[in-house]
Amino acid sequence: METVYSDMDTSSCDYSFTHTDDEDSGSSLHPASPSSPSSSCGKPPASPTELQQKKRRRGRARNDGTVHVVKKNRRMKANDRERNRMHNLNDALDSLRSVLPAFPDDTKLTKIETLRFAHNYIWALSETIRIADQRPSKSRDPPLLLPGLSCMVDTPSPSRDSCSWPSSASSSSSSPSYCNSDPSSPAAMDDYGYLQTDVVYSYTKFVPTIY
DNA sequence: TAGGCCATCTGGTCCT
DNA sequence: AGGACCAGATGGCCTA
Repeated sequence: METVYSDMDTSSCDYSFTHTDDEDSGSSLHPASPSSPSSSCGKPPASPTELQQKKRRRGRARNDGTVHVVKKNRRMKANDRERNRMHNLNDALDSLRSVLPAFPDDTKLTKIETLRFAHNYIWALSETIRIADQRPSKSRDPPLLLPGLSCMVDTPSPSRDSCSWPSSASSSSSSPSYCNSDPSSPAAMDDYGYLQTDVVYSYTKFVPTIY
């Protein structure tokens, strides 16, 4: 039975930095080791930033006791790169959130919600353009935006609870093919070019729309 | 308190 | 060889 993570269970003082020190000493399963730098153990962690100091102690700690100093430094550099990579990824996700319709309840979209919402949003925008192109140019009918888009863009105070998609019809003749067959398709359209509630909702936890 | 979400570490794999 | 990418594992935080 593998028990290399037992230090995580016995003390909050563990962490990879602790365990790297342990790697040097070869006593990896002793979280109370005096070499442990964790702040909760009375010693500040050797982390570059305050944020890292706060979040350092998350994650799994592994101890094999055979890692050399060179490997340890390499691992630390790799951890740093990985951290930066994930931060960049999160920054990109924040940028994506910033261009998506916001909600007054100020609830931050989760990562998966952001991606799904963006997927649906792009698709809805595409549909709006397509429908607009199909309309006679002299038409004076106002709603060029899909209901969902008009809500997302124009409605002053939509919320996850108050908004909903119209859910009347069923077919989606105007939808891209992937919308009908691919389970990842963002939404289906009814005969009026409205995004259908149930379909959209199945791909987003909430429904950003009008009505 | 359970479950969801998240940040982080870690080792493996692929690429340059 | 080293960096990027990925998935698994783990603990912390928050909410219903």
